[in-house]
Amino acid sequence: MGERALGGSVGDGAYAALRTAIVTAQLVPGRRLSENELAGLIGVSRTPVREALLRLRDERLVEVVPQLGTFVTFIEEDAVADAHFVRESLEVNAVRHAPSILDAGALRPIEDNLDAQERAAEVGDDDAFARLDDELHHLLCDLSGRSVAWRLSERARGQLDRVRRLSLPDAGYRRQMLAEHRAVVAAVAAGDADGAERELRHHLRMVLSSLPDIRRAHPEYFQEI
Amino acid sequence: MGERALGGSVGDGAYAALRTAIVTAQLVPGRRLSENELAGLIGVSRTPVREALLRLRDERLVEVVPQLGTFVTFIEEDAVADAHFVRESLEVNAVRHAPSILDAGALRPIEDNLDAQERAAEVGDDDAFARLDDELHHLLCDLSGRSVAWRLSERARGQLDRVRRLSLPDAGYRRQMLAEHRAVVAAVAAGDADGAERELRHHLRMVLSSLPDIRRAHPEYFQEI
DNA sequence: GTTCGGCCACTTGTATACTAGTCCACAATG
DNA sequence: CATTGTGGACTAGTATACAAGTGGCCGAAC
Repeated sequence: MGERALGGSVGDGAYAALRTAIVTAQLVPGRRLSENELAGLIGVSRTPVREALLRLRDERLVEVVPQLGTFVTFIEEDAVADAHFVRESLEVNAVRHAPSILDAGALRPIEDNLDAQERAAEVGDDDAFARLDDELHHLLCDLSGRSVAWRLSERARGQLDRVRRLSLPDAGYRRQMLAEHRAVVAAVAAGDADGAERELRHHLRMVLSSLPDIRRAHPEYFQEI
Repeated sequence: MGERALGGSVGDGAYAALRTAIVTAQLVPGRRLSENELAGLIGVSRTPVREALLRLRDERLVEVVPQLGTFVTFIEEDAVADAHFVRESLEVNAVRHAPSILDAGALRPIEDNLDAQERAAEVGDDDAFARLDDELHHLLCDLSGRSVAWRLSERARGQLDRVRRLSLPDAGYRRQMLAEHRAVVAAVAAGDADGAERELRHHLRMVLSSLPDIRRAHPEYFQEI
C-alpha cells in the first residue's frame, strides 16, 4: 500500500492510498482500522493519516467512532443512492450548461475518447475501458466550464466505484455502456439538451441497477439488517 | 469568537466559529490567518484549528500556502459561480425527485414557512427572513428524500452567504424573494416538475445578479486583477 | 542613494506525547 | 455455575515539539 503520490503532501498520499485500498476492497467493509496501524503501514505518522480519514469520512467510506476505532463502512444502499444523486445532479446540469453550439475543438477529444472506448471494448481491456469511462464523464463535466462539477462528482464516485469494481463486467455490458455513451454525446453534439439529460440520466442509473446482483454475490460487504 | 458548539468536538466548534467569522466578514477577505493566532483566539491547540482550516479550504473560503500562511480568500466570481452551480444542480434535482403527489403532511411545514416569511417581510426582520429562507430550501431538498442534497448545498452556500450578507436588503427585495418562493412551492405542490425547475433556477440566480453591485460597494473584498 | 546578502522571525507540515474513554478478559465473589 | 467488578490494552481527541521553508528587515558594500 505504501507508495506515495509524487506531487502532493504526505497527507494527500495517505488519502490516495487508503481510498484506493477501500474502493478495491483490499480493505473490506467492516474492517477495523487503527490510525496507528495505518500510520505504520503507510510509513508516516498519525497526523496525515487522520487528515486522510477525515476526508474519507466525508465520503462515507469510513466511519470513525471516538475512543473506539475507525471502520470501513459497509456498502449502504442509502449512501450509494446519495452518491448517485449527487453525480446525476451535477453531470446532468453540466451537460445542460454546455454551450449549445460546440466547436470542433471541444468535440474532438470526446470523439477520440469514444473511439478509444470502442477499441478497449473490442480487446476486452476492462481497466482501460473504466479509465476512458471516467475520462468521458470528466470531459462532459468540463463542457459546462465549471470545474467543480467534475471535482464533486469524482468525490461522490467513491461509493459507486466500490460497486462498479465488484460487478463482473462482460463484453455485453461494455457494449451497452458504449452505446449509451454514444447516445449522450450525440445528443450533446446536436445541441439537444433535453435529449442529453434523458440519455445521461438513463446511463448513470445503470450502475445502480447492478446493486442487487452484487448484494447477492457479496452479502458480506453489505450491512446486515 | 470563542464560544464553542455544545454537541461536537473542539474541531467542529473551531470550524463553526471560523466559518461564521469569515462569512460575516469579521475576518475580511485577504486577511492573513495563522494557525497559532487562531488557536490562541479560540482557546484550543493547533490540531483542531488545522482540521477546521482543511474543511474551509474545501469550501474555498480560505487558501493555505505552505510555509507562508493561510488567507481568507477574496470573493472570486469563479468560486461564487461554482457554488451556485452546485446549489442549482442539487436543489433542482431535488424538487424534480419530489414525489409527484405530496401529502398534506409534507406540504404543511412548507406552507407554514411561507406564512412566517410573509410576517418577517412585513415586520422587516431581515435575520428571521434569511433563516426562514434557508429553512425553506432545506425543506425543498428534503422532499427528494436524499439528505445529501441539503448537506452539500449548505456547504456550497458559504460562498453565496458571504455575498448575501453584504447585499443590503430592502423591503422590495424581500417581497420579490417571497413571491419567487411562492411560485416554486406552487409548482411543486401542483406536481409540475418542469415549472418548479424553471422557477427555482430563476430564483437561485437572483443572488448572483447582485454580485456586480456588491463589487462596486466593496471593491476591497474582491481580488484586484 | 541603491543594491545585494545574510540573518531572523514566522509560517505550515509532520512527528510525537499526553488525555480520556471503550471494550474485553479474567478473577473474585455470591 | 453465574455475576460482577477491576485492571489492562487498546482507541481517537487533543496538545505540544520538531523540521523545512518563506519573506522581510537591516546593515554593509559599492
